Amino acid sequence: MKKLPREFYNRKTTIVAQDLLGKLLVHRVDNIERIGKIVEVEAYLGPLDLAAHTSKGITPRTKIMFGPPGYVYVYLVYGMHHCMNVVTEPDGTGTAVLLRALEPVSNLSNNTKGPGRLCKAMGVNLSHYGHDICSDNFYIAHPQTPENFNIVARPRVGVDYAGSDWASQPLRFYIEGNRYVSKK
DNA sequence: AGGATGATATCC
DNA sequence: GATATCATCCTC
Repeated sequence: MKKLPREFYNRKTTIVAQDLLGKLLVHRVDNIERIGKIVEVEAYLGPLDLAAHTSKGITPRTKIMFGPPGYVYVYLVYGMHHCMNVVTEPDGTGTAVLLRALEPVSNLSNNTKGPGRLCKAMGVNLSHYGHDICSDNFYIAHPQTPENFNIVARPRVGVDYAGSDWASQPLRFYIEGNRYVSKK
């Protein structure tokens, strides 16, 4: 499995987001390797992006997003669902990519469509906050047989509170025609 | 269409 | 320390 190096994440967030499509998210727990292909993501562009959690500045919760790239930002939404992000760009930038949907590849349920179900299927919870995504048990890899696909860009989901300027930006990316994309 | 359910930020 | 607000999902 060819693991993505930390440098992969140390680029423009919109580039990283689109480049993550088709890659494999791997999480090994108790010698069970769960693998899912990333089919849908959203980019969050830092303090200026009113839809990003980092628009509130550095807090205990957003601290990891202001750190170096290649680490996991996990948080709880609506009291019951976890969402998983990967930090991008250099130390101090406050940017990340939200993973919204996977296509099951290995040891996953069929319920990987949507950020909450994605975390549940992969076994991700708050204990993974700050975890290194370049580590041996939790990482993202190149697929062995890459496929060609078209990328669709749409506005992000559930961020109307950010105001029309940011809410309307096409920062949600997904693989065209993939049945595991969470919304049409 | 509405409720669940808890961490977090933002007030007092 | 109280409360309003969620980058959602499930059930009705």
